[in-house]
Amino acid sequence: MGSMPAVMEGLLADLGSWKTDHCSLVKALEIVGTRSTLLILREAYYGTTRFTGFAQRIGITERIAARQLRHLTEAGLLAKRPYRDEGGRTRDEYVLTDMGRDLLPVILALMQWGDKYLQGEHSPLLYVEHDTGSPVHVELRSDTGNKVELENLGVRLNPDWRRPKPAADVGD
Amino acid sequence: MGSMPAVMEGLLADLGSWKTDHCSLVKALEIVGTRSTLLILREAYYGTTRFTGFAQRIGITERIAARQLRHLTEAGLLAKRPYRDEGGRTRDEYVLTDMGRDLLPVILALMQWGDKYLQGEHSPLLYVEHDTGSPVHVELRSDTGNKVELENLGVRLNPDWRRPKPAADVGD
DNA sequence: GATCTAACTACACTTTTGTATAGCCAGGTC
DNA sequence: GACCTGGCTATACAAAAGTGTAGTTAGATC
Repeated sequence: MGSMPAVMEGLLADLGSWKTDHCSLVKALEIVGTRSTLLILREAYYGTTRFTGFAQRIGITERIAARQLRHLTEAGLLAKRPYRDEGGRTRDEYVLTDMGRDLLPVILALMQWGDKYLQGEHSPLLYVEHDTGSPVHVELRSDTGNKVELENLGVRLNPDWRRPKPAADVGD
Repeated sequence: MGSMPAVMEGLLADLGSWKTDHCSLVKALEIVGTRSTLLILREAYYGTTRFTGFAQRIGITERIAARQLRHLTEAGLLAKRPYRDEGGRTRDEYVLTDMGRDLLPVILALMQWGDKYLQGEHSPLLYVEHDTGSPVHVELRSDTGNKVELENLGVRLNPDWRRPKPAADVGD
């Protein structure tokens, strides 16, 4: 039932003694912390590239599609690329950058969690290694090759970490 | 630059021909689609269990803490467990269920993405296999043991999938 | 130069998430 | 039985995120 948390090493063990400033999760959520941004990424993984495609397939208004596509583009997850359909003018479509691609584990982990807990017996889609057809899953592994469970996940301070210099106090 | 999307197999290849009803990602986001819910999970992984701990460490108001802790408890990710400090009354604290634990890859994947793209040279925390001290990362692997990249990720219809019967039309 | 089209903006609004301050309440101890 | 404490609610707002309908725009073709 009540499972063990991660192993908080060293000074981190006393949760009352440190703050979560500079948390990477907080920074990540500033960019992809909403429903619509994550669904746009899903669509990009599926191969959607065009404004109307995103809005229609996700089922969001064009206003939101425009706002979030701009947001993700400015943040560097998507890039605009010109295209030209025969008989049409040149326009821009949206393609994943490496930064956007690298969120795939997040989306797939959410999907598989949903598959497991929020669908009935079977889920609508399967994710496989295309080559072999063998099922794909998201895993936590260490460099030694072991799978890592929460109880054996250590969290420690990075000795190389340097606190970014605070923006110089403007005004006396 | 413009990277290839996943391999959409069979009927899925034509994005215009199908809808994303029943999408597991959508269902997952209905539960953990906000900043505060994901931060509460982070804290639960770190070992926070008490109301005040969640609110203070995350830096959210007690109102939001109460709302989202109730939400996650009702959804089954957290469970209330009575505790008793010496000299205090019995109260309830919040502990992870298996359902909550199983979101660890999502949170860790977001953190590592943030570490890579949103921190400077070094990130504040390290995630390691506690046993060995060896770094941990989130990976996509198939049952054959291979790492899977987006270009080799196949998405296909699940042949066992049955569309849930629509809620019987109440009122003609 | 009128027309078509996909990208995108404008306006008016609702819902959800969130802040800030203050106060309630149950069941322990003193 | 007064008091303390941590979980939790009340009231009043602010700020995002999101809806729905309609209109604008740029550069192709006809």
